This record gives sequence, structure tokens and C-alpha cells, in this order.
Amino acid sequence: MTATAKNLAPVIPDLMSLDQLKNAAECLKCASHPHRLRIIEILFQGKFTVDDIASLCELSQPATSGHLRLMEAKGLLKSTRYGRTVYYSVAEPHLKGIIDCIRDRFQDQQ
Amino acid sequence: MTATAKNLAPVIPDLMSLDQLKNAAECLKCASHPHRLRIIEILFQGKFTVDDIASLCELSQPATSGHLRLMEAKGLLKSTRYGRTVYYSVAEPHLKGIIDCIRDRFQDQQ
DNA sequence: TTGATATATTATAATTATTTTATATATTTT
DNA sequence: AAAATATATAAAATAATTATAATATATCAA
Repeated sequence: MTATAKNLAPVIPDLMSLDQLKNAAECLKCASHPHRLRIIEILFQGKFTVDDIASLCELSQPATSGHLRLMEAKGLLKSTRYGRTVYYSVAEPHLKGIIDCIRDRFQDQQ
Repeated sequence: MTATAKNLAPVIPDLMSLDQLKNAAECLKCASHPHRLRIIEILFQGKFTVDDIASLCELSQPATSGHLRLMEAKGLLKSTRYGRTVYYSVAEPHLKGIIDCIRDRFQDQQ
């Protein structure tokens, strides 16, 4: 079935390196949380403040701030401060592909 | 900046439900592991046995079996047994979008 | 049936994530 | 300067993941 004649492992071309996969897994894992996915969805609609995101997600302010800073640390989001309010937005455009994929799979079904 | 006039939270249309996001996060998190991403990459090239996958990933047999069964439990992979060998393959085609997204972002760079 | 092969399971230790509450900092307004 | 607002940090408790080693099961071949 596989091209293995006799215990000879197959070779697959073009696999990503373990380092690349490690980075990818870290980013993906960081996004893999219900509230963080929602935050990403929201931020694809524009820049929002921590408080706005907190109420949109029905989360406490510290919890929201925590999620935001986690994602910022991984380069998924970025922030700018105007006076005492901080606006967060998406820094990693590739996240769009992830969200689209999830919508495609989970919206309207199961 | 945001359309919030005075502490009035904005409304975002079309957000996925928390249940959907919870399911999505679970699946995505399950894939968010360097070796599991590699396994998924490999399985997009065809069906492979546990031992083949183990040597392609340079993992122990039990570790490989563990990753495979984890992903099968979440519906990402499926398996068929022929005699004493078990072939695993991709069950969730949407994973292609995730892999493509990751390649796009992490291949050839950083 | 015995030995060999392919895969799965279990147990454990170590690490990492998550949640919550309390509190701190920084900026603006009065 | 004091009060109010917006955000960030810390600490603690719990839960979930990961890695590893040892062992079990299941099938095949002799």
C-alpha cells in the first residue's frame, strides 16, 4: 500500500522543518482558545479597546487584558495607546486564513 | 475611533457562537503541536502506518500512536486496520487550509 | 503453540495553561 | 492633588498537556 518494500521508511518531500513547525504550533496554539478566537474575529472588524473587547466577549477586564497580551506577545496582535486607552488590532494577517477555515467548518453546522 | 459614543459597547455582526468557537478551539489546539502538524503534513500525501509515521517523525512508537489516536478522537484523522498494521489518513479536509496557511506564513521565512 | 511484529494502553512525573481575585500603574479630569 | 477611568500585573489554585518507560494486546508466521 505504502511504497515500503521491506521495513524501509518512505520519504516525504517538502516537509516543513521542526523549527518552523514549532513556531507554527506555538502561534496556532495561542489562537486555539474560544475567547481568543472570538477576539481575533472581532479585531478583523477593526481596532477596539480592551473594555470594548471585554464587553463583547463578556469577560472581565483582567481576563481580556491577559488574552490580548498573550496574543500580542506571539505577534498575533498589536496595540497602540492613545492617552489612557489602548487599541488592539490584528498584526498577523495570516490569521484570516485560520478564521475562514474555522467558519467554513463550524458555521451553520454541527 | 470606534463607534462608541459614550461607554456604549459596539456590536459586531456574524460572530460565531461560543459553542462553535469551543469546538473549533479544541480541534485547532489538537493540531497545534509540532509533531502533530508534521503528521498531518505527511498524511496529506497519503495513508501511512504507525511505524512509517514514527520513523518519518523520529518519534517512538508509543508517542506516535498517542498523537495519532488523539487526533483521531477529535475527528481530524481516521484509521483502518489491515491485519496487524493500521493505516491512518486525514479525516478532516479543512485541515488543508490550516496547513496551507502555516506554510504560507512559516515556510522560507523566519 | 511459540516467537516475532505492529500497535495500543497505562502510569507517572514534569511542565504548561487557565481562571480568579486582588491590586497596581498610568492617564485624564476636576 | 484627588478622584475617576483604562489597562496591566501578580499570586494562587486548579486543570490540562506532554513525555517517557514499561507493558499489554492482537495478528501473523513458523
